[in-house]
Amino acid sequence: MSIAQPTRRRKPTVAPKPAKMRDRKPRAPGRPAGGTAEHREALLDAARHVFARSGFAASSLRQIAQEARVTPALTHYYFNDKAGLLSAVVEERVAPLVAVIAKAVSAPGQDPQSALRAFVHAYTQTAAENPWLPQLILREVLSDQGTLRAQFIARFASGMAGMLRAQIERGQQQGVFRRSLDASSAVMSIISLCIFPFIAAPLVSVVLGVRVDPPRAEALANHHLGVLLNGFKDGS
Amino acid sequence: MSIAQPTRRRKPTVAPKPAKMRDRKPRAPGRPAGGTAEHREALLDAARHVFARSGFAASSLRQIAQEARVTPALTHYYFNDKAGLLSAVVEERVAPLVAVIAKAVSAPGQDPQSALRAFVHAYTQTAAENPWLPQLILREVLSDQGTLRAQFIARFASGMAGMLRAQIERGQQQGVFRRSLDASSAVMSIISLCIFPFIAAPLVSVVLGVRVDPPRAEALANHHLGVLLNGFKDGS
DNA sequence: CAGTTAATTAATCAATGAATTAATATTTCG
DNA sequence: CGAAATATTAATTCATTGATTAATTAACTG
Repeated sequence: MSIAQPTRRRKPTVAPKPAKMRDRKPRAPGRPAGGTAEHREALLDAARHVFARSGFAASSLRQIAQEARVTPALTHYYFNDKAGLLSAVVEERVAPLVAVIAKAVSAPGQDPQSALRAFVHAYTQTAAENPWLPQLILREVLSDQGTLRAQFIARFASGMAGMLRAQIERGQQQGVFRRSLDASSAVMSIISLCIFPFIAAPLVSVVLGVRVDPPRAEALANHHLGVLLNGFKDGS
Repeated sequence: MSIAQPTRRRKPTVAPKPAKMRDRKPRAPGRPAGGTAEHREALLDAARHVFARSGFAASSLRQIAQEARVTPALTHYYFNDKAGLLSAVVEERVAPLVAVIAKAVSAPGQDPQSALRAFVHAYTQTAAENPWLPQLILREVLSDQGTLRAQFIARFASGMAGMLRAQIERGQQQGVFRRSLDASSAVMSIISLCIFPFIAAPLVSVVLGVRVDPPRAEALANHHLGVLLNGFKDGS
Protein backbone atom coordinates (compact mmCIF):
# COMPACT_ATOMS: atom_id res chain seq x y z
CA MET A 1 0.00 0.00 0.00
CA SER A 2 1.40 3.32 -0.98
CA ILE A 3 1.21 5.30 2.20
CA ALA A 4 -0.08 8.78 2.83
CA GLN A 5 -2.07 8.90 -0.37
CA PRO A 6 -5.60 9.33 0.86
CA THR A 7 -7.02 8.81 -2.64
CA ARG A 8 -9.98 10.95 -1.85
CA ARG A 9 -12.67 10.86 -4.42
CA ARG A 10 -14.39 14.20 -4.01
CA LYS A 11 -12.30 16.37 -6.24
CA PRO A 12 -13.17 16.06 -9.92
CA THR A 13 -9.75 17.42 -10.77
CA VAL A 14 -8.35 13.94 -11.02
CA ALA A 15 -8.08 12.88 -14.60
CA PRO A 16 -10.60 10.20 -15.45
CA LYS A 17 -9.78 6.97 -17.11
CA PRO A 18 -8.52 8.09 -20.50
CA ALA A 19 -9.67 5.16 -22.54
CA LYS A 20 -12.15 2.58 -21.55
CA MET A 21 -12.93 -0.42 -23.62
CA ARG A 22 -16.31 -1.75 -22.76
CA ASP A 23 -17.42 -4.34 -25.20
CA ARG A 24 -18.34 -7.40 -23.19
CA LYS A 25 -20.20 -5.78 -20.33
CA PRO A 26 -23.88 -6.71 -20.57
CA ARG A 27 -25.17 -3.25 -19.92
CA ALA A 28 -23.60 0.17 -20.20
CA PRO A 29 -24.40 3.02 -17.85
CA GLY A 30 -27.14 5.40 -18.72
CA ARG A 31 -30.87 5.39 -18.85
CA PRO A 32 -32.12 2.29 -20.62
CA ALA A 33 -33.96 2.37 -23.91
CA GLY A 34 -37.16 0.53 -23.11
CA GLY A 35 -40.12 1.62 -21.02
CA THR A 36 -39.58 3.08 -17.60
CA ALA A 37 -38.17 1.33 -14.60
CA GLU A 38 -39.60 -2.01 -13.78
CA HIS A 39 -36.23 -2.52 -12.15
CA ARG A 40 -37.66 -1.18 -8.94
CA GLU A 41 -40.18 -4.01 -8.90
CA ALA A 42 -37.47 -6.52 -9.70
CA LEU A 43 -35.48 -5.27 -6.74
CA LEU A 44 -38.48 -5.62 -4.44
CA ASP A 45 -39.12 -9.16 -5.58
CA ALA A 46 -35.50 -10.15 -5.28
CA ALA A 47 -35.25 -8.57 -1.86
CA ARG A 48 -38.35 -10.32 -0.62
CA HIS A 49 -36.89 -13.66 -1.64
CA VAL A 50 -33.38 -13.09 -0.38
CA PHE A 51 -34.56 -11.63 2.91
CA ALA A 52 -36.85 -14.63 3.37
CA ARG A 53 -34.13 -17.08 2.46
CA SER A 54 -31.20 -15.65 4.42
CA GLY A 55 -32.63 -13.16 6.85
CA PHE A 56 -32.16 -9.42 6.72
CA ALA A 57 -28.78 -9.18 8.40
CA ALA A 58 -27.19 -11.96 6.36
CA SER A 59 -28.52 -10.70 3.04
CA SER A 60 -26.20 -8.53 1.04
CA LEU A 61 -27.32 -5.78 -1.28
CA ARG A 62 -25.00 -7.16 -3.92
CA GLN A 63 -26.75 -10.50 -3.79
CA ILE A 64 -30.16 -8.87 -4.09
CA ALA A 65 -29.02 -6.67 -6.93
CA GLN A 66 -27.52 -9.61 -8.73
CA GLU A 67 -30.73 -11.57 -8.44
CA ALA A 68 -32.61 -8.58 -9.84
CA ARG A 69 -30.04 -8.21 -12.64
CA VAL A 70 -29.06 -4.70 -11.67
CA THR A 71 -26.24 -2.90 -9.89
CA PRO A 72 -26.17 -2.43 -6.12
CA ALA A 73 -26.18 1.30 -6.62
CA LEU A 74 -29.75 1.08 -7.82
CA THR A 75 -30.92 0.10 -4.38
CA HIS A 76 -29.48 3.32 -3.12
CA TYR A 77 -31.18 5.23 -5.88
CA TYR A 78 -34.61 3.81 -5.18
CA PHE A 79 -34.58 2.95 -1.50
CA ASN A 80 -31.67 4.89 -0.13
CA ASP A 81 -30.92 2.31 2.53
CA LYS A 82 -30.97 -1.37 3.22
CA ALA A 83 -33.56 -0.54 5.86
CA GLY A 84 -35.49 1.45 3.30
CA LEU A 85 -35.56 -1.55 1.03
CA LEU A 86 -36.99 -3.68 3.82
CA SER A 87 -39.64 -1.10 4.59
CA ALA A 88 -40.64 -1.00 0.96
CA VAL A 89 -40.93 -4.80 0.90
CA VAL A 90 -43.25 -4.68 3.89
CA GLU A 91 -45.39 -1.90 2.51
CA GLU A 92 -45.70 -3.10 -1.03
CA ARG A 93 -45.46 -6.86 -0.72
CA VAL A 94 -46.46 -7.98 2.77
CA ALA A 95 -49.24 -5.59 3.69
CA PRO A 96 -51.53 -6.45 0.77
CA LEU A 97 -51.43 -10.15 1.60
CA VAL A 98 -52.17 -9.61 5.27
CA ALA A 99 -55.05 -7.37 4.33
CA VAL A 100 -56.67 -10.25 2.45
CA ILE A 101 -56.54 -12.51 5.49
CA ALA A 102 -57.81 -9.86 7.86
CA LYS A 103 -60.74 -9.19 5.59
CA ALA A 104 -61.78 -12.84 5.57
CA VAL A 105 -61.89 -13.05 9.36
CA SER A 106 -63.62 -9.77 9.93
CA ALA A 107 -66.56 -10.53 7.69
CA PRO A 108 -69.59 -9.60 9.80
CA GLY A 109 -72.26 -11.91 11.10
CA GLN A 110 -70.18 -15.07 11.44
CA ASP A 111 -70.54 -17.57 14.23
CA PRO A 112 -67.29 -18.46 16.02
CA GLN A 113 -66.74 -21.67 14.13
CA SER A 114 -67.22 -20.03 10.76
CA ALA A 115 -64.78 -17.30 11.68
CA LEU A 116 -62.23 -19.91 12.63
CA ARG A 117 -62.80 -21.70 9.35
CA ALA A 118 -62.44 -18.47 7.45
CA PHE A 119 -59.14 -17.64 9.11
CA VAL A 120 -57.61 -21.05 8.63
CA HIS A 121 -58.59 -21.26 5.01
CA ALA A 122 -57.52 -17.74 4.15
CA TYR A 123 -54.17 -18.03 5.86
CA THR A 124 -53.39 -21.47 4.48
CA GLN A 125 -54.18 -20.47 0.96
CA THR A 126 -52.17 -17.27 1.13
CA ALA A 127 -49.18 -19.01 2.64
CA ALA A 128 -49.28 -21.80 0.08
CA GLU A 129 -49.36 -19.31 -2.75
CA ASN A 130 -46.61 -17.12 -1.30
CA PRO A 131 -44.10 -19.38 0.40
CA TRP A 132 -41.72 -16.51 1.02
CA LEU A 133 -44.17 -14.85 3.39
CA PRO A 134 -43.98 -17.38 6.24
CA GLN A 135 -40.23 -17.59 5.76
CA LEU A 136 -39.92 -13.84 6.08
CA ILE A 137 -42.10 -13.84 9.18
CA LEU A 138 -39.95 -16.58 10.60
CA ARG A 139 -36.79 -14.64 9.98
CA GLU A 140 -37.74 -11.11 10.83
CA VAL A 141 -40.75 -11.32 13.11
CA LEU A 142 -40.36 -14.43 15.20
CA SER A 143 -36.63 -14.24 15.71
CA ASP A 144 -35.30 -12.12 18.45
CA GLN A 145 -33.68 -9.07 16.95
CA GLY A 146 -36.03 -9.42 14.02
CA THR A 147 -36.13 -6.14 12.23
CA LEU A 148 -39.84 -6.24 11.56
CA ARG A 149 -41.07 -7.43 14.88
CA ALA A 150 -42.31 -4.23 16.46
CA GLN A 151 -43.77 -3.00 13.21
CA PHE A 152 -45.48 -6.31 12.50
CA ILE A 153 -46.99 -6.61 15.94
CA ALA A 154 -48.32 -3.10 15.97
CA ARG A 155 -49.75 -3.26 12.52
CA PHE A 156 -50.92 -6.81 11.95
CA ALA A 157 -50.58 -9.26 14.81
CA SER A 158 -52.33 -7.49 17.65
CA GLY A 159 -55.52 -6.89 15.77
CA MET A 160 -55.74 -10.39 14.38
CA ALA A 161 -55.00 -12.05 17.71
CA GLY A 162 -57.64 -9.93 19.41
CA MET A 163 -60.26 -10.91 16.88
CA LEU A 164 -59.51 -14.60 17.17
CA ARG A 165 -59.60 -14.40 20.92
CA ALA A 166 -62.97 -12.70 20.92
CA GLN A 167 -64.35 -15.47 18.74
CA ILE A 168 -63.04 -18.14 21.09
CA GLU A 169 -64.66 -16.48 24.08
CA ARG A 170 -67.91 -16.05 22.24
CA GLY A 171 -67.82 -19.72 21.35
CA GLN A 172 -67.33 -20.61 24.98
CA GLN A 173 -70.35 -18.57 26.00
CA GLN A 174 -72.41 -20.28 23.34
CA GLY A 175 -71.27 -23.65 24.61
CA VAL A 176 -69.59 -24.83 21.42
CA PHE A 177 -66.11 -24.63 22.94
CA ARG A 178 -65.35 -26.06 26.34
CA ARG A 179 -65.13 -23.69 29.29
CA SER A 180 -61.90 -25.16 30.60
CA LEU A 181 -60.12 -23.89 27.52
CA ASP A 182 -57.78 -20.96 28.05
CA ALA A 183 -58.63 -18.48 25.33
CA SER A 184 -55.13 -17.14 24.86
CA SER A 185 -53.64 -20.59 24.64
CA ALA A 186 -56.29 -21.58 22.16
CA VAL A 187 -55.37 -18.68 19.90
CA MET A 188 -51.76 -19.73 20.18
CA SER A 189 -52.69 -23.23 19.11
CA ILE A 190 -54.56 -21.94 16.08
CA ILE A 191 -51.60 -19.89 14.99
CA SER A 192 -49.17 -22.71 15.71
CA LEU A 193 -51.01 -25.19 13.56
CA CYS A 194 -51.45 -22.74 10.71
CA ILE A 195 -48.01 -21.18 10.57
CA PHE A 196 -45.62 -23.94 11.51
CA PRO A 197 -46.14 -26.27 8.54
CA PHE A 198 -45.12 -23.46 6.24
CA ILE A 199 -42.08 -22.25 8.09
CA ALA A 200 -40.98 -25.85 8.40
CA ALA A 201 -41.99 -26.75 4.86
CA PRO A 202 -38.62 -28.06 3.73
CA LEU A 203 -38.37 -30.16 6.85
CA VAL A 204 -41.85 -31.70 6.89
CA SER A 205 -41.58 -32.36 3.21
CA VAL A 206 -38.45 -34.44 3.70
CA VAL A 207 -39.17 -36.02 7.06
CA LEU A 208 -42.93 -36.53 6.91
CA GLY A 209 -43.62 -36.43 3.21
CA VAL A 210 -46.20 -33.71 3.72
CA ARG A 211 -46.33 -31.19 0.90
CA VAL A 212 -47.77 -27.75 1.46
CA ASP A 213 -48.22 -26.48 -2.06
CA PRO A 214 -51.35 -24.72 -3.31
CA PRO A 215 -53.14 -27.90 -4.53
CA ARG A 216 -53.04 -29.34 -1.04
CA ALA A 217 -53.84 -26.17 0.83
CA GLU A 218 -57.50 -27.10 1.06
CA ALA A 219 -56.80 -30.54 2.54
CA LEU A 220 -54.28 -29.08 4.95
CA ALA A 221 -56.73 -26.47 6.19
CA ASN A 222 -59.37 -29.13 6.69
CA HIS A 223 -57.02 -31.28 8.70
CA HIS A 224 -56.23 -28.35 10.96
CA LEU A 225 -59.89 -27.52 11.39
CA GLY A 226 -60.61 -31.12 12.29
CA VAL A 227 -58.02 -31.05 15.04
CA LEU A 228 -58.95 -27.60 16.31
CA LEU A 229 -62.73 -27.85 16.28
CA ASN A 230 -62.67 -31.26 17.92
CA GLY A 231 -59.89 -30.25 20.25
CA PHE A 232 -61.79 -27.21 21.46
CA LYS A 233 -65.11 -29.04 21.85
CA ASP A 234 -66.50 -30.12 25.15
CA GLY A 235 -64.73 -33.38 25.97
CA SER A 236 -67.04 -36.37 25.96
CA MET B 1 14.96 -13.15 24.00
CA SER B 2 13.55 -9.72 23.26
CA ILE B 3 14.40 -9.66 19.62
CA ALA B 4 13.84 -6.22 18.24
CA GLN B 5 11.96 -7.53 15.27
CA PRO B 6 8.85 -5.39 15.18
CA THR B 7 6.25 -8.06 14.60
CA ARG B 8 6.10 -7.97 10.85
CA ARG B 9 5.17 -11.17 9.22
CA ARG B 10 4.41 -10.52 5.57
CA LYS B 11 5.09 -7.08 4.29
CA PRO B 12 8.36 -5.69 5.57
CA THR B 13 7.81 -2.38 3.82
CA VAL B 14 5.40 -0.95 6.32
CA ALA B 15 7.02 1.03 9.05
CA PRO B 16 6.41 -0.60 12.41
CA LYS B 17 4.75 1.05 15.34
CA PRO B 18 7.60 2.93 17.00
CA ALA B 19 6.38 2.95 20.56
CA LYS B 20 3.61 1.00 22.16
CA MET B 21 2.08 1.94 25.44
CA ARG B 22 -0.02 -0.76 26.93
CA ASP B 23 -1.04 0.02 30.41
CA ARG B 24 -4.80 0.00 30.59
CA LYS B 25 -5.56 -3.19 28.69
CA PRO B 26 -7.52 -5.52 30.96
CA ARG B 27 -5.59 -8.63 30.20
CA ALA B 28 -2.12 -9.22 28.82
CA PRO B 29 -1.26 -12.09 26.50
CA GLY B 30 -0.02 -15.29 27.94
CA ARG B 31 -1.44 -18.22 29.79
CA PRO B 32 -3.62 -17.06 32.64
CA ALA B 33 -2.77 -17.70 36.27
CA GLY B 34 -5.88 -19.50 37.49
CA GLY B 35 -7.05 -23.02 36.78
CA THR B 36 -7.17 -24.33 33.26
CA ALA B 37 -9.34 -23.10 30.44
CA GLU B 38 -12.96 -22.81 31.16
CA HIS B 39 -12.81 -20.25 28.38
CA ARG B 40 -13.64 -22.99 25.94
CA GLU B 41 -16.94 -23.58 27.70
CA ALA B 42 -17.61 -19.86 27.82
CA LEU B 43 -17.13 -19.71 24.07
CA LEU B 44 -19.53 -22.58 23.51
CA ASP B 45 -22.18 -20.95 25.66
CA ALA B 46 -21.74 -17.58 24.05
CA ALA B 47 -21.82 -19.11 20.59
CA ARG B 48 -24.98 -21.05 21.32
CA HIS B 49 -26.70 -17.87 22.40
CA VAL B 50 -25.46 -15.66 19.63
CA PHE B 51 -26.17 -18.24 16.94
CA ALA B 52 -29.67 -18.67 18.33
CA ARG B 53 -30.23 -14.96 18.52
CA SER B 54 -28.81 -13.85 15.20
CA GLY B 55 -28.38 -16.95 13.09
CA PHE B 56 -25.11 -18.47 12.05
CA ALA B 57 -24.36 -16.31 9.05
CA ALA B 58 -25.13 -13.05 10.80
CA SER B 59 -23.15 -13.86 13.92
CA SER B 60 -19.62 -12.53 14.09
CA LEU B 61 -16.81 -14.19 15.91
CA ARG B 62 -15.98 -10.85 17.45
CA GLN B 63 -19.41 -10.67 18.99
CA ILE B 64 -19.19 -14.20 20.33
CA ALA B 65 -15.72 -13.65 21.70
CA GLN B 66 -16.79 -10.43 23.32
CA GLU B 67 -19.73 -12.12 25.01
CA ALA B 68 -17.36 -14.82 26.29
CA ARG B 69 -14.90 -12.16 27.47
CA VAL B 70 -12.06 -13.44 25.32
CA THR B 71 -10.32 -12.57 22.08
CA PRO B 72 -11.56 -13.77 18.69
CA ALA B 73 -8.29 -15.59 18.19
CA LEU B 74 -9.29 -18.06 20.88
CA THR B 75 -12.03 -19.42 18.67
CA HIS B 76 -9.38 -20.26 16.16
CA TYR B 77 -7.28 -21.91 18.82
CA TYR B 78 -10.07 -24.14 20.10
CA PHE B 79 -12.36 -24.64 17.11
CA ASN B 80 -10.25 -23.62 14.18
CA ASP B 81 -13.25 -22.37 12.22
CA LYS B 82 -16.56 -20.69 12.55
CA ALA B 83 -18.01 -23.94 11.21
CA GLY B 84 -16.02 -25.89 13.75
CA LEU B 85 -17.50 -23.78 16.49
CA LEU B 86 -20.99 -24.58 15.26
CA SER B 87 -20.23 -28.28 15.13
CA ALA B 88 -18.95 -28.18 18.66
CA VAL B 89 -22.12 -26.44 19.80
CA VAL B 90 -24.21 -29.18 18.23
CA GLU B 91 -22.16 -32.00 19.66
CA GLU B 92 -21.72 -30.68 23.15
CA ARG B 93 -24.82 -28.61 23.72
CA VAL B 94 -27.65 -29.76 21.45
CA ALA B 95 -27.19 -33.51 21.28
CA PRO B 96 -27.46 -34.17 25.04
CA LEU B 97 -30.79 -32.35 25.22
CA VAL B 98 -32.27 -34.21 22.27
CA ALA B 99 -31.16 -37.48 23.79
CA VAL B 100 -33.27 -36.76 26.87
CA ILE B 101 -36.40 -36.27 24.78
CA ALA B 102 -35.80 -39.33 22.63
CA LYS B 103 -35.36 -41.45 25.73
CA ALA B 104 -38.71 -40.36 27.16
CA VAL B 105 -40.61 -41.32 24.02
CA SER B 106 -38.88 -44.61 23.44
CA ALA B 107 -39.64 -45.99 26.89
CA PRO B 108 -41.00 -49.48 26.18
CA GLY B 109 -44.47 -50.75 26.86
CA GLN B 110 -46.38 -47.51 26.47
CA ASP B 111 -49.78 -47.21 24.90
CA PRO B 112 -50.06 -44.60 22.13
CA GLN B 113 -51.59 -41.96 24.34
CA SER B 114 -48.95 -42.33 27.00
CA ALA B 115 -46.20 -42.05 24.41
CA LEU B 116 -47.76 -38.86 23.13
CA ARG B 117 -47.98 -37.51 26.65
CA ALA B 118 -44.36 -38.43 27.29
CA PHE B 119 -43.17 -36.64 24.17
CA VAL B 120 -45.12 -33.48 24.77
CA HIS B 121 -44.06 -33.21 28.38
CA ALA B 122 -40.41 -33.97 27.70
CA TYR B 123 -40.12 -31.57 24.81
CA THR B 124 -41.99 -28.78 26.54
CA GLN B 125 -39.92 -29.00 29.65
CA THR B 126 -36.63 -29.11 27.78
CA ALA B 127 -37.58 -26.18 25.61
CA ALA B 128 -38.73 -24.13 28.55
CA GLU B 129 -35.49 -24.73 30.37
CA ASN B 130 -33.33 -24.04 27.34
CA PRO B 131 -34.96 -21.29 25.35
CA TRP B 132 -31.99 -21.02 23.02
CA LEU B 133 -32.65 -24.51 21.65
CA PRO B 134 -35.87 -23.80 19.76
CA GLN B 135 -34.40 -20.53 18.56
CA LEU B 136 -31.39 -22.33 17.17
CA ILE B 137 -33.58 -24.91 15.49
CA LEU B 138 -35.63 -22.11 14.03
CA ARG B 139 -32.57 -20.41 12.64
CA GLU B 140 -30.45 -23.24 11.43
CA VAL B 141 -32.77 -26.17 10.87
CA LEU B 142 -36.08 -24.78 9.71
CA SER B 143 -34.72 -22.00 7.57
CA ASP B 144 -33.72 -22.75 4.08
CA GLN B 145 -29.96 -22.62 3.88
CA GLY B 146 -29.84 -23.57 7.51
CA THR B 147 -26.41 -24.92 8.25
CA LEU B 148 -27.62 -27.70 10.49
CA ARG B 149 -30.54 -28.95 8.49
CA ALA B 150 -29.13 -32.06 6.87
CA GLN B 151 -27.25 -33.03 9.99
CA PHE B 152 -30.27 -32.49 12.22
CA ILE B 153 -32.62 -34.46 10.03
CA ALA B 154 -30.31 -37.40 9.70
CA ARG B 155 -29.44 -37.52 13.32
CA PHE B 156 -32.52 -36.47 15.26
CA ALA B 157 -35.64 -35.64 13.30
CA SER B 158 -36.17 -38.74 11.19
CA GLY B 159 -36.09 -41.16 14.07
CA MET B 160 -38.37 -39.11 16.27
CA ALA B 161 -40.91 -38.51 13.52
CA GLY B 162 -40.99 -42.20 12.69
CA MET B 163 -41.65 -43.15 16.28
CA LEU B 164 -44.46 -40.65 16.65
CA ARG B 165 -46.02 -41.80 13.43
CA ALA B 166 -45.96 -45.42 14.50
CA GLN B 167 -47.74 -44.52 17.70
CA ILE B 168 -50.45 -42.66 15.81
CA GLU B 169 -51.07 -45.61 13.55
CA ARG B 170 -51.15 -47.96 16.46
CA GLY B 171 -53.69 -45.73 18.15
CA GLN B 172 -55.85 -45.82 15.05
CA GLN B 173 -55.82 -49.61 15.01
CA GLN B 174 -56.79 -49.65 18.67
CA GLY B 175 -59.64 -47.28 17.95
CA VAL B 176 -58.53 -44.46 20.22
CA PHE B 177 -57.70 -42.16 17.29
CA ARG B 178 -60.07 -41.71 14.42
CA ARG B 179 -59.41 -43.57 11.19
CA SER B 180 -59.94 -40.53 9.00
CA LEU B 181 -56.85 -38.95 10.50
CA ASP B 182 -53.84 -38.74 8.22
CA ALA B 183 -50.93 -40.03 10.30
CA SER B 184 -48.27 -37.78 8.77
CA SER B 185 -50.41 -34.70 9.19
CA ALA B 186 -51.10 -35.68 12.77
CA VAL B 187 -47.40 -35.87 13.53
CA MET B 188 -46.98 -32.49 11.93
CA SER B 189 -49.70 -31.11 14.19
CA ILE B 190 -48.02 -32.49 17.27
CA ILE B 191 -44.73 -30.90 16.33
CA SER B 192 -46.40 -27.65 15.37
CA LEU B 193 -48.15 -27.26 18.69
CA CYS B 194 -45.04 -28.16 20.66
CA ILE B 195 -42.41 -26.17 18.86
CA PHE B 196 -44.15 -23.04 17.69
CA PRO B 197 -44.90 -21.44 21.07
CA PHE B 198 -41.21 -21.48 21.85
CA ILE B 199 -39.90 -20.17 18.59
CA ALA B 200 -42.52 -17.47 18.77
CA ALA B 201 -42.06 -16.89 22.48
CA PRO B 202 -41.30 -13.17 22.27
CA LEU B 203 -44.30 -12.68 20.06
CA VAL B 204 -46.89 -14.68 22.00
CA SER B 205 -45.68 -13.14 25.20
CA VAL B 206 -46.38 -9.65 23.94
CA VAL B 207 -49.43 -10.28 21.80
CA LEU B 208 -51.22 -12.99 23.73
CA GLY B 209 -49.76 -12.64 27.16
CA VAL B 210 -48.79 -16.30 27.19
CA ARG B 211 -45.53 -16.99 28.99
CA VAL B 212 -43.55 -20.10 28.24
CA ASP B 213 -41.12 -20.23 31.12
CA PRO B 214 -40.35 -23.35 33.16
CA PRO B 215 -43.04 -22.80 35.83
CA ARG B 216 -45.73 -22.87 33.17
CA ALA B 217 -44.32 -25.69 31.10
CA GLU B 218 -46.60 -28.20 32.78
CA ALA B 219 -49.75 -26.20 32.09
CA LEU B 220 -48.68 -25.58 28.53
CA ALA B 221 -48.08 -29.26 27.88
CA ASN B 222 -51.46 -30.11 29.33
CA HIS B 223 -53.19 -27.62 27.13
CA HIS B 224 -51.53 -29.11 24.06
CA LEU B 225 -52.45 -32.61 25.11
CA GLY B 226 -56.04 -31.54 25.62
CA VAL B 227 -56.24 -30.19 22.10
CA LEU B 228 -54.38 -33.10 20.52
CA LEU B 229 -56.00 -36.03 22.30
CA ASN B 230 -59.48 -34.59 21.77
CA GLY B 231 -58.64 -33.48 18.27
CA PHE B 232 -57.48 -36.95 17.29
CA LYS B 233 -60.37 -38.76 18.94
CA ASP B 234 -63.27 -40.20 17.05
CA GLY B 235 -65.61 -37.31 16.43
CA SER B 236 -68.89 -37.48 18.35
C1' DC C 1 -33.37 20.85 -31.07
C1' DA C 2 -31.44 22.43 -26.30
C1' DG C 3 -31.80 22.01 -21.44
C1' DT C 4 -33.33 19.42 -17.75
C1' DT C 5 -34.69 15.42 -15.44
C1' DA C 6 -34.70 10.33 -14.78
C1' DA C 7 -32.39 5.97 -14.66
C1' DT C 8 -28.40 3.38 -14.59
C1' DT C 9 -23.48 1.73 -14.06
C1' DA C 10 -18.51 2.04 -12.76
C1' DA C 11 -15.52 3.01 -9.31
C1' DT C 12 -14.41 3.52 -4.98
C1' DC C 13 -14.34 4.25 0.39
C1' DA C 14 -14.57 3.19 5.06
C1' DA C 15 -15.99 -0.43 8.15
C1' DT C 16 -16.28 -4.98 9.39
C1' DG C 17 -15.54 -9.98 8.88
C1' DA C 18 -12.93 -14.40 9.25
C1' DA C 19 -8.65 -16.26 9.51
C1' DT C 20 -3.86 -16.46 10.69
C1' DT C 21 0.69 -15.53 12.79
C1' DA C 22 3.86 -14.02 16.17
C1' DA C 23 4.68 -12.93 20.70
C1' DT C 24 3.94 -13.70 25.52
C1' DA C 25 2.93 -15.69 29.90
C1' DT C 26 1.84 -19.75 32.72
C1' DT C 27 1.89 -24.49 33.88
C1' DT C 28 3.75 -29.02 33.77
C1' DC C 29 7.10 -32.45 33.58
C1' DG C 30 11.56 -34.58 32.85
C1' DC D 1 15.80 -25.80 37.56
C1' DG D 2 14.94 -25.81 32.53
C1' DA D 3 12.41 -27.24 28.41
C1' DA D 4 8.42 -28.27 26.29
C1' DA D 5 3.50 -27.85 26.15
C1' DT D 6 -0.48 -24.91 26.89
C1' DA D 7 -3.35 -20.87 26.82
C1' DT D 8 -3.90 -16.35 25.65
C1' DT D 9 -3.67 -11.65 23.28
C1' DA D 10 -1.94 -8.23 19.77
C1' DA D 11 -1.44 -7.34 15.22
C1' DT D 12 -2.21 -8.00 10.68
C1' DT D 13 -4.09 -9.79 5.96
C1' DC D 14 -7.50 -10.40 2.61
C1' DA D 15 -12.31 -10.58 1.33
C1' DT D 16 -16.84 -8.58 1.64
C1' DT D 17 -20.23 -5.25 2.91
C1' DG D 18 -23.13 -0.97 2.80
C1' DA D 19 -22.92 3.33 1.09
C1' DT D 20 -21.69 7.21 -1.97
C1' DT D 21 -20.37 9.88 -5.99
C1' DA D 22 -19.38 10.94 -10.68
C1' DA D 23 -20.09 9.75 -15.25
C1' DT D 24 -23.22 8.25 -18.81
C1' DT D 25 -27.22 7.74 -21.51
C1' DA D 26 -32.17 8.04 -22.54
C1' DA D 27 -36.49 10.44 -22.06
C1' DC D 28 -39.13 14.51 -21.37
C1' DT D 29 -40.14 19.57 -21.79
C1' DG D 30 -40.33 23.81 -23.84
